[in-house]
Amino acid sequence: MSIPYEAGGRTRQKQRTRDTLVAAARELVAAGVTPTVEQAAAAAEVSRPTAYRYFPNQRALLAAAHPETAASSLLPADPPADAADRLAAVLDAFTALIIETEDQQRTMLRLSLEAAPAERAALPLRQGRAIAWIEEALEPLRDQLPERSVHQLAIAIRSAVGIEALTWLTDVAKLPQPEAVRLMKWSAQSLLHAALVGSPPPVGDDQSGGGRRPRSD
Amino acid sequence: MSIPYEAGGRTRQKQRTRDTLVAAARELVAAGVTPTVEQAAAAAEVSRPTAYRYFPNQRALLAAAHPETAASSLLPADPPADAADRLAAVLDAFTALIIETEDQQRTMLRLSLEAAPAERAALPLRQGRAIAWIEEALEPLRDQLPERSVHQLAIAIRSAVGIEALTWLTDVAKLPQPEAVRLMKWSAQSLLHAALVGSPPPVGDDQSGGGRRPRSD
DNA sequence: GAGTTCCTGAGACTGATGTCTCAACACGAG
DNA sequence: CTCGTGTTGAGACATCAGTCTCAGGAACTC
Repeated sequence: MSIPYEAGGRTRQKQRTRDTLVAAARELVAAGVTPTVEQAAAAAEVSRPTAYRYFPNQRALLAAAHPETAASSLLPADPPADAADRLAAVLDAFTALIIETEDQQRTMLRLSLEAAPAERAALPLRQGRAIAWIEEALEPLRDQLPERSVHQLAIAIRSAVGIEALTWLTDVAKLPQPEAVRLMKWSAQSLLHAALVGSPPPVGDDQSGGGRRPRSD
Repeated sequence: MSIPYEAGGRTRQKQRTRDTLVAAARELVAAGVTPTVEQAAAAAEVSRPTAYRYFPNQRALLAAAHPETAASSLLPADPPADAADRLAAVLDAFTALIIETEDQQRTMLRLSLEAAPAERAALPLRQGRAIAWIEEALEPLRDQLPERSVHQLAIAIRSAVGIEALTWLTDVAKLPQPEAVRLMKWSAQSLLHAALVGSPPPVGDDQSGGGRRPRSD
């Protein structure tokens, strides 16, 4: 009997090592570099093989090291009642957040693309907190649109204002960053507008291929 | 005098080697793998250092190896006159193209993110042909909107329907691919709709931060 | 044909990733 | 205190990226 080292026994050591490792990597990431496993291990005063004992590869370590944004809401203290105004407020905060951490966001995006499909699901990468933030902004729509449509709209909006869109707008379309941000915000508001006065976004159950053209006549 | 080996002389050999290398890499890429420089060199029956003589790194080789879509237009032979219908036709072709070559598109996206900012400009990656295709679909708008707005709208639409958006919609938002495509098309049509009945997309000269909310009242 | 120039292959080298074995050490259980 | 288990470090290894040197061969010029 006497299951040894369980919960509070020896395992505390493991947790400590892991935390040290993540903290060290996090510091390096925050400093703007993409640390080598060896660098992260050295910074944590741990050997390289040990680092690999905790993380199967560099991707996993960097993923664990990336800064969390724990904010549960991006709305101001006294949020407006109008959906468009709420969305504007959330997008101001969200785009500011993206831009502040653009390098890290790009790294996360790159890591998620490097991972094989199977691994992709396992990585805690790309958590999609933004959807909840946007849905909260769209709260007032719940009595005009079915919940599924609101959710779908939030997804559509997020896909238009994320780091992926920003990357494309600046790198490929060569827009200066402020202009790219302005365009993303315009897109987001346009989607909201279209969902209200045109056709709502297609939801999963809808097999009709709907949304080919928002009803505008 | 007598500039030796110029244009048709010895340089033909260089061109041939380079072409062989690209062709070999292209075949491997088409087969779904991301070839090692060594693999590509071997497939081209060329030594590894020679491969590096033609391409500074693996990224550059893979970039050169990626399939070109040379189509100058995605409109059908007898294009409709209505902008929304034209856009729908172009998007059908465009999304089909993206999905057919999704693996390659993801690789290209990853490569462009791996490249340092300086290198990013040099890579022939991410050529942005889609903007021209979409602008062609939007041709009928030219007598309703200024050219700059049409261009900006095409950019906004492209940023909503590309591989970046598809990746996020499927990987993070967990939409099944067909649904993701449907949502992207809805977004695109919604942007067009909003540009016509709401406010046009903000253009570079516009310093007012316009587009915060499409005029909807 | 002789000489020059260009292209290429062979091979070694550094640094990074990821894996493995083996020995040392710390800690808890008896 | 002693034994066993769990955690760690040292070091070796294979693979790949990217760089470099050096020697050989092909083709053009005269």
